[in-house]
This record gives sequence, structure tokens and C-alpha cells, in this order.
Amino acid sequence: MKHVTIKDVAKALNCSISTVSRAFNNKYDIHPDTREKILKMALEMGYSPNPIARKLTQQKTYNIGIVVPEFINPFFPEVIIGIQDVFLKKGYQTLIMQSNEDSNTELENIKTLENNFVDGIILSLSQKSQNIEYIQALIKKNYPIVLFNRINDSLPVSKVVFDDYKWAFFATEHLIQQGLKKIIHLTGPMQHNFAKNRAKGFEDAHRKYGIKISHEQFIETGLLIEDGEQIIEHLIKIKNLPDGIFAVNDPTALGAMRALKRNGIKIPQDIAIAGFSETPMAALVDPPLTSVLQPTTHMGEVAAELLYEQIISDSLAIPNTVVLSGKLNIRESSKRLK
Amino acid sequence: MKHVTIKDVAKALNCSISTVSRAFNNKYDIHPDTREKILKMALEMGYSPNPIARKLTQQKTYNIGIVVPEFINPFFPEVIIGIQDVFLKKGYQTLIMQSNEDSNTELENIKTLENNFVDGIILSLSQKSQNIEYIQALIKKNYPIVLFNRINDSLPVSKVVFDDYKWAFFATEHLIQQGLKKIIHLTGPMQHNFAKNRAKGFEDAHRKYGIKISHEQFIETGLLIEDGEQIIEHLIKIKNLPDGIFAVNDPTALGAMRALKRNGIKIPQDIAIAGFSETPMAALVDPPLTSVLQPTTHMGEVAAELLYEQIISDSLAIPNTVVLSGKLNIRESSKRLK
DNA sequence: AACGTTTCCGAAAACGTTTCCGGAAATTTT
DNA sequence: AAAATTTCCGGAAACGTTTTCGGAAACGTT
Repeated sequence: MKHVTIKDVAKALNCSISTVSRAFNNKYDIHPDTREKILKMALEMGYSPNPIARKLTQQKTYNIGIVVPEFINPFFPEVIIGIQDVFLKKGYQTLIMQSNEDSNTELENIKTLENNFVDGIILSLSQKSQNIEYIQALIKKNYPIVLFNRINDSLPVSKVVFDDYKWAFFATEHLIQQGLKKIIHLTGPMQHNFAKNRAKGFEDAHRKYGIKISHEQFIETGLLIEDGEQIIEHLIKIKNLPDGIFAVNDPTALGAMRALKRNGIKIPQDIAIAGFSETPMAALVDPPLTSVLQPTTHMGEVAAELLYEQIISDSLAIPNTVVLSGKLNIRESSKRLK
Repeated sequence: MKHVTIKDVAKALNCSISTVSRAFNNKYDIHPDTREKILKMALEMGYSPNPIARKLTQQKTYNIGIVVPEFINPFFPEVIIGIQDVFLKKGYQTLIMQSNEDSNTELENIKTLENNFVDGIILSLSQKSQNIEYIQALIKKNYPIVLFNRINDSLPVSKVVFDDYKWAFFATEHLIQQGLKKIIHLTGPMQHNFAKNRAKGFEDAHRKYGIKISHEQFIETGLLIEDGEQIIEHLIKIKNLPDGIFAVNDPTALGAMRALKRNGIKIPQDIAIAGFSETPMAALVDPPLTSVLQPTTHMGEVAAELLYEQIISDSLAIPNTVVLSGKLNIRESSKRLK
């Protein structure tokens, strides 16, 4: 692939390559007439600066790494779209890596991005991430990093999270207000902040209504459809079904619904259910699932702005945590009372 | 960000940078002992070659561009995973771009990748793509390109497609065998090959059973959930419902189902329905949707291998079209007969 | 021992751009 | 008019690596 180079333009105009470079980089020390002449000739010749050479000279790649735990569930693609929108406008390209919910793959992804000298990384941790120390070492080297959604409190970097506590509280409150007597919470992996906060919201909503709660009502699960299914099958087997379910996310809720329906249990008449994070599936299943809506694209935008600030700032970044709010979409799955 | 360079390693060992380079690139003209000594020292010093400098020297970026029309629907993420798996093993990184089903965004994405000197592009066209001529010009410049799924026959490049005709035929046959008298086909945008082939399969299945078919039974739609919904609302309004629906893809089918249920129409008793491309949603809705399964990850792998062959081949590539097969997953949505 | 071949290393140039510095010309100030 | 300052350009060096070529040393053949 033979491209027009800066040398070709300089030769065509009988000037130096420094002058061509100055024209393209808005330098103060070039005459406006010269600049115009160069830009015009470059356009005619189809020249534009080689980004690879620029990256080498400027020691910046204008690449941003995005590491997500998976991207089949639309949550992460939606966040990525937000990130991309912001960084594309600033002339950056995004390298998207997904970790298949696997800690080792996640580590390889991070290393690959590091080896590619990306200017920064936006990261959401996989379920069973073992990579905190590695990330800590990167942060120590002042490597620009922003965490979103699945974070770890011990990492001193900027973070974008959702108000899991508040909205779990509201969702649980809504379930309590349906007259439910025994609600269980499918928590997701409790090593993660979002899971802890949602569980806390679940617990405190009970406290508000003076309802005693037992630790049996917290069931630690994975985050997938299959995880929800398995729990329900288990609860059926030991004849210990609740009358309400608050699930950590929509896939878990959808899996639970599937198992309930397969066993002839009516939703919401026998068991009411609410999910979290509002996938498109929520509105499509029967009955439509009550779910907390998270502002995914906006989360991506905020994460991108935080990372950009870090990149352009020479001084040591002061970590900033942005907490986003949402909405409770009440649908048929949880409506016991009219 | 100060990195260890090849100069640091050469200095530490009192040898030349050429020798260090030879050690890292498995050159024939370096002594094995020397090579080992260098690799060991590099490991201790934390040195690895700067990929940016490599890209400049070797005139290859080891970046592959992937352009998909959208990535909220899991179909494209699954294909991307297949592509990534193949190229990561070959030392390539993938730049994923998505076009929001917009022709202009798609063109910008292609240009961005071109400007980043990616070694090749794997591309699936957006719904209303107007970029055929631009892509044609890239192909003329011998730019490695592979199309998948949403292709255009006039582009002389390698392609990976699914046997839309055959499986549309089988899905329609299955519907016909349920005793349906009037089946409509929601076609998707008929400018695309996949839509044309699925429509042809639909038509020829009728022909096989000697069933007359009218052009009213082909309804051109978009590809989204909302598109399916709108068509059903329209057909209800003009009191022209069929007893069977063959939809171009699952989102369209799911949208149709949603509108049918909202209007108290029973699936499959009143109207049977089959989709195409087997999203996870198909098995989760009520009733579970009959759908043609496409081998998404495998499609990505095949596309990647085709592109790789093109990249490493110096001679003019001979376009190759690979046609993949699938499976018809029959579920409750289409079962009229036991 | 002399000659030819092979091995393995170092130096220089290349990749395409940006940055820095010096010098010449033009302009302004004294 | 002379001196000081500003403008604007070209050349050289830098970025970090790979590739090419030449030369010295070791080895093999005559």
C-alpha cells in the first residue's frame, strides 16, 4: 500500500517537510499564505499525515482501550456507544475488548491494551476478577484509568457508578407495597460493590417498613440467565419458594421467570418479580418485567469525559466518583395490587 | 510514560540494537546463546518492542477493522467474538466500529479505519447503505476487505453468507405443514441479498406445495422490533391478518408477537409465527419463538480466515464466497399441529 | 598455508512525522 | 543609519524499531 507522504508534498512545492508539518499542525511560525498553499496541494495529492508516524513522534496513540466483561447483554454495548461518541469527537479511536466474564482473559486484554500504548483505559470488571493488584500497579505508574459500573473501592481512580442502593431500595419498596410477605434477593457476586449496594437497598427497604428480614432471603448468584434458572429450580426442589423476587439484574430475573413458568407458577399472582438494568428483553417477555432503568449511554459519556480529563492533565489526577440516577419501570411482573 | 527501549537493552549488554532486534524477531543470523542472553535481560528490564515503531517500520499495523451496522442485537457481537478469536491468535488487534444503521456513520467508520491504516476490513452493510462506490474504490486499490451477512453482489470481494434461501424454504415449509392457509413474509429491506434470498425461499416453498402466492404476502419492513410491531398494527387496522408469519429476523418477529398479544391474538392458535437468526430472546418469550439458527461465531471465524489469506497474499485475491448452513429450532410459536 | 564459505555481529539507513534551533530577511525601534 | 526585534523558513535530530550490507572471525576445503 503506497501512500503519499509529507516528502511528496514538500517536493511538489519546493519547500521543506518542516513547513508542511507546520501547515498541518497550526503552528504559529508559518505564513498564512504558505499554509493555504500547502493544504491545497495536500488535498490535490490526497495527502494526510500518517497517524502511525504521529503516534511515534508524539508518544500518544490517540487510542482508548475499553474492557468490558462481556458484550452479548446490550448493557455494555450501550455504554460503549456513549464512550465512542465522546472520544470520536476528540479524534480518538476506541479498542474494544471483551473478557467473556473470565479473569484471565481480562488480564490478557489489559496487557494487550498496555502493549499497544493506549492513552487510557475504561474498564468494567469481570465477575470473578483477580486483577486488582495488576490494575493497582498501572495506577501507580499514573496510567489513565476509569472504572465504571463494576468497580472495586480499593482502586484510587475515577469511577462512574449508578445509585444501586437507592434504586434497589425503591424497587424493593415497590414489591413490599404489593403486599408481599417474603421477598428474596438474588444478589449476584457479592465481591462487587454494585451487588453489595443493591443488597443494602433491599435490606433497608425492609427496615423502613419494620419488616424483619432473615439472611436466607439473600441468595448469592451469578449474573446470567442460567443462574436465575438454577436458583428457582433449587428453591422448588426444597419447597422454599418466596412470594416475591428482587433480582440483581434482568438476565437473572429472566432466567428465574423461565423456570417459574416451566413449573406452572404464575407471575405475579404466585410470585412477583423485579429485575435491574432494563434490557430490551424486559418489555418483551410475558408478563413484561418490572426493572430499574440505568442510563447506559450517559454512563459511557461520563466515563469518557473523566478519562479525557485525566489524559490531558499533566498533574496527578484526583479521583472522582460520579453517581448516576435512573428510573423504576413498573410492569406486569410485579403488580399484585391494582 | 517512560518505557524501556531497545537502546537500553543494547547498552546493558554492550551489543548493538540490531542484535537485540534480531533476537526478538527470530532472525537466522544471531547466535542462540546471544539470543537467549538478550531475551533474559529484556525480561528482567521489562522491555518489549514498541508496537507503534514496529508498525511504522514494517508498514503494517496489525490492526483489523470491523464495521457492523449495530451491536445491540447479539448477532453482531457474536460474529465479532468469532473474528477476534481468530485474529488475536495471529497477533492482530481489532478495531470495532458500529454504524447505528446509518449510511453516513458507516462511511465515516470506513474512512477512520482507512486513515488508521488497518491491514484489512471486515464489513457488514447498514440497512440503507449508500457506500458501494466508496468500497469499490478501496477494492480497486487492493485494500483487503471481506463482507459478511449483509453483502452486495456487485462488490468483487470475498464474502461469508448464510444459506438464507434454503433455511427460509425450510422454515416456510414447516409453517405450510402446520396447515396454514395464508402466510405473510416480513421481508426486511429488499435491497439486501439476504432479504431477497429469504423471500425467494419463502416463495419456492409455496411453489413446492402447489400453493398460489400473491405479492401481497410479501411485506417490506425494517429489521427492528418496532418495525414488526408497526406492520401488525397496520394489518389489524385494515382487517387483513394472515394465519401465519415468516419474519426476516427475530427482532421483527418479536415486535410482531408483542403487537399480536397486545391485541389479544393468540400465538400460534390464531397466528403462527417463525423468525430467523435465533437471538437469545427467542427462547425466552412466551410462547418461545421458532427461529432459524445461524452459526454466528463460526461466521466470524470464516470471515477472519478469508481476510487473513488476503492480507498475507501478495498476489491479487480471487474472491471467494463461503455459504454457511444452520438449523431450524422449532418452538411453540409455530406449532399448530401436534 | 592459502583460499573459499559461513556465521554473527555492528553501523547506517529507512519508515513518516514532529520538534528544535539557527539563519536570513523583513520590520520596528532607537 | 544602525541596532534590535520579529517573522518565517530549512536542516538536523528525534521518536523506536527493522532491514540491509559490510567486515571480522571462525570454520571447512583444497
